[in-house]
Amino acid sequence: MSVRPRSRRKATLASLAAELGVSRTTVSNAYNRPDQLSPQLRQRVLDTARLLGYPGPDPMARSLRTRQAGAVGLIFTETLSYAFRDPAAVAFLEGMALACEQAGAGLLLVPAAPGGLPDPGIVHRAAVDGFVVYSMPDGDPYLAAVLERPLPVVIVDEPVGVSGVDWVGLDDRAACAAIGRHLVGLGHRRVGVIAARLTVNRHDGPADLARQQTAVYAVERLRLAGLADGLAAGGVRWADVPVEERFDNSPAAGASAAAALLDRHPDITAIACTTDVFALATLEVARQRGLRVPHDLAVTGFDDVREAAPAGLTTVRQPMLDKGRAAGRMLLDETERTEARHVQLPTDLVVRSSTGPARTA
Amino acid sequence: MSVRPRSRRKATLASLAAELGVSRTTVSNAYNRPDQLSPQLRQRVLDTARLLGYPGPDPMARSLRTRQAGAVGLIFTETLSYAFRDPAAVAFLEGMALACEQAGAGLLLVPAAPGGLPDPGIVHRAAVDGFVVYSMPDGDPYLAAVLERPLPVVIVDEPVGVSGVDWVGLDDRAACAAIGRHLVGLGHRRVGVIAARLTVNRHDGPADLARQQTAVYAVERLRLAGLADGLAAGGVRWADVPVEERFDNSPAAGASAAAALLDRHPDITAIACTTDVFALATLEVARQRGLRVPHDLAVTGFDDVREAAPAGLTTVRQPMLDKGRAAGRMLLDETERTEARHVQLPTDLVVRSSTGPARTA
DNA sequence: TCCGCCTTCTGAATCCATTCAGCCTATACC
DNA sequence: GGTATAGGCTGAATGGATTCAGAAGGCGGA
Repeated sequence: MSVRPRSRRKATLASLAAELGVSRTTVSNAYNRPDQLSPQLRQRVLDTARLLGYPGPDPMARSLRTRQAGAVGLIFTETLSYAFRDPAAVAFLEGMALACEQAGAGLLLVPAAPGGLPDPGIVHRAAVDGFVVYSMPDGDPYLAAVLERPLPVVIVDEPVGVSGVDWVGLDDRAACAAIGRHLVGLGHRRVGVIAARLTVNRHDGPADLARQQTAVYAVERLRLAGLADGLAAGGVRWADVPVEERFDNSPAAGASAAAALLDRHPDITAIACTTDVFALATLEVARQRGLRVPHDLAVTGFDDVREAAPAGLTTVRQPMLDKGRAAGRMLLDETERTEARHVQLPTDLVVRSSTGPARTA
Repeated sequence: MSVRPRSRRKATLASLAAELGVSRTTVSNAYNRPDQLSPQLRQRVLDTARLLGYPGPDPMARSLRTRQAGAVGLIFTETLSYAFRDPAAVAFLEGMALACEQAGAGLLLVPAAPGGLPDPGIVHRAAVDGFVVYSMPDGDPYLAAVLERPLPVVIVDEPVGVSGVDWVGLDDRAACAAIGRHLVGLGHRRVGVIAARLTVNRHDGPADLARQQTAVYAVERLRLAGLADGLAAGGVRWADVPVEERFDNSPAAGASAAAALLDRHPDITAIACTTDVFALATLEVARQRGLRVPHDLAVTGFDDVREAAPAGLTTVRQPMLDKGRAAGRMLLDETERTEARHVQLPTDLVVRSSTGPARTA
């Protein structure tokens, strides 16, 4: 069983035309505009192509000529492989895939360099008709590279406020304010927070106010600000709220953060997490410690991933699939505009059994 | 806030060279081979490029010239959006992404046409250096289109036995034979089976022997054959085993199949499913009907997805991530070969609490 | 002073297909 | 018979960059 001939192309559109004694235009039309030539001739072209092993017009040459790649690029904060581990990211991908399917466009996942240091060259080398940039920190080099290219761009979630660039995301601040109000409404006054990474460099531990100021992840910044807003409604001073930061949005990281909060602040009655992954891990830690939820500890998340409902997690639902679809459609939408678009998708506070009245200390 | 200029390119490598009074080669070298020109000149080139708004060498032109796309294509049986809903497919994708990251290659997801009828043209238009074909039925038109292109191809799982093409998959037959032996070893003699789609056209219902013969999904064919092998070891005649087929690998479909089996064959003591999704749904149906697992009903799955362990599901573990990585590496591996490669990854029967001794009727 | 080598840079062929404007021949109609 | 029309086909310009073989100039060594 020998390998298929992977030989360099033998025949080209031109050589096929020569062989047939017709013009290149005609051969091209045989593939791209069947109505432009007689069925007989077309058949003869196709037959001869098969005979000569001509695989049809070369995609790269066609792309060069037509200035169309037939694909959109997608760039992540994280390494690609991580993206597939985050349920929220997967749902987003599904939405983007849906939009691409409908448009008949390919979806090119652009990998970040795995080592440490970024290589934005990969962005310059991607043959695409536009980019969707998913949740990047302020000042990211890949994003900078994307913006250098003369292509349409849609930013999802973050960074916010990049001038002249389409954006789709949430009102993260308002959504988290609702969580804060929900908690204080239940009587919680001593609240701990588990936040995802605030900076590009790994930091696992408490994030004081100074550190919060330096956050380059806009979404996380806004979520903390929203929690502050909401808790303030109950007279809670944000400066007194312990925030535990974790670089990885993983169950293990969430568990360690929850443990740290509970150890250092045994009096807290609620933990608000900026992701469901953290919140689910926190529920597990509570269970292991024999804390009853919500009686001893209330827990909230963000995203409303699939596992949230069965776990009874109070959280903020965001339409992740719609987000992907909206981003894809926005990018693929050809209509000319003078103004950058700005789409804010709705969120809902979903109250389940993981929150309830604060225990009276 | 007006949109960024998305204008057609103003400057080209040639115009930049002309502006600078240097050759095109020199400009090209400034980007691709910094060591081939003096640092001062290189800086001057880069500065002028910025000034003229030249975004660097055009990816399509470069691809045409170098005959390299810097990306690999991935094709699914299903529409892309479905792929993200199947946990096994997501794990596979993660593995492929890992391989691509390491090689610095992009990953182009090629969408199948959403409507009904396939459009293999999308395969011919994809600018990639090779294709991974994930689990396709015999005679699939997209696969045929892939094979027409003079590019390396790796087939994952199915179809099997395509001559001269690299392949990575499992010994599905042996893996399922182990399940069959496990069940008969526990004393089960009346077993029902839930199988995934056998043909391209939707069919939801019992699949008799004749129908099983017509299956175009090789993996499903092999899994059924394996179950037959294993059950035969206990004297069970395959012709007597009811097989319930479902087109969609979804919880709802699995539940309806389980219900159908239990209704029509109330005497069965075990249900073997060819996917974990089906098996988990079957467990749920058993619960709803008040059947104790495994006492009243034993259940087995296939894949060992994340949810399998918490559910106590006896299943076959397959290294889904490794499969993706292996496929990616195989495709990206440049070394010349004369023989097509054939990689069979190991599987394990994982016995958990969903199987136990058959009840004595 | 001359030779050889290294560094820096250039010329021109090449990758492969798309597409606009237009030509020719029949057919249709009056 | 004459003219408009449609169908079928062609010529040639064009898209933008890579890369090989080699030229020109500078420098060290004998």
